[in-house]
Amino acid sequence: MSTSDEDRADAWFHALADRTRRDILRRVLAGEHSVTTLAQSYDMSFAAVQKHVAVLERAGLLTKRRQGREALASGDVEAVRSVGLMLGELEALWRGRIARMDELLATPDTTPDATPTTTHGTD
Amino acid sequence: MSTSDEDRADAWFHALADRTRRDILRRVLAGEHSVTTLAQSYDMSFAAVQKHVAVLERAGLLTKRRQGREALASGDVEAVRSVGLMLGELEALWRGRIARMDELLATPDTTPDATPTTTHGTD
DNA sequence: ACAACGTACAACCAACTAGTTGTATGTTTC
DNA sequence: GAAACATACAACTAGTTGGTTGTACGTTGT
Repeated sequence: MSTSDEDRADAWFHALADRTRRDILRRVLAGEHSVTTLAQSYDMSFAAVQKHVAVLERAGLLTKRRQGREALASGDVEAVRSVGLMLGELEALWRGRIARMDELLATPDTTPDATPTTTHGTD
Repeated sequence: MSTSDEDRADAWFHALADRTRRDILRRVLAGEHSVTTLAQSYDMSFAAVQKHVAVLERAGLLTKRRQGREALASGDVEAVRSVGLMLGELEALWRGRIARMDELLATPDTTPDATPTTTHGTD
């Protein structure tokens, strides 16, 4: 079972929880950029940006290819989709709750056990 | 606008970057739970779980209503959708890149202007 | 009234994070 | 070969996080 889905999700959301990293991800999704090119866009040291890129890479949200002395970073849209999918699963759980509520309301005589007068009805 | 979208996104993704919090969110999306009920599901102190719930609440992913001495927590599916929407915007950026590549390939002699490297705003 | 329950919060601690500077390594260019 | 460039990583610091225990306060049940 390797590293669980939860481990990957930890890495995904942690990587996305920083606005600089989100901005980097936007740029590299829109097109390939070298690390120095990216670094020039932010008011911090090159090393700091390089670390952000490394976090995104470790999370699988970005890939790098080497071209000469440059490292060209590219966003991985499949990973982004996977994150979106996980959010979708959360929504499905919520829909399950609604479905259960509907079911409860739709079957007035199939009530499991009689809980006569609900004692919490006073607005 | 004091709290920017980026601030909210920071809170969202940070809240989601912990597996205990994601699990709590799953439970409260599927149905209301008191904090003690939630706490009994995890191998940690009540206070720890209470803090996780507070983080989710501050991020707007969960709401609490008071019923007597209990605090009943409920997941906010709209917030979850907002997070998903943000992921969708990232995907749109990626599609923009593809569209640009298509355009480039489709117009071999209509080379626009010489903008070899995408010039970003030099902040 | 009082004991038990459910919640909230403060204080503390170990681990981690986001930034820094400095150094090392490979790659162009002259 | 030497200088300039692009990257990678180590070491350090300040602030944050995830956990703990302890305390305080409102609510419920006897």
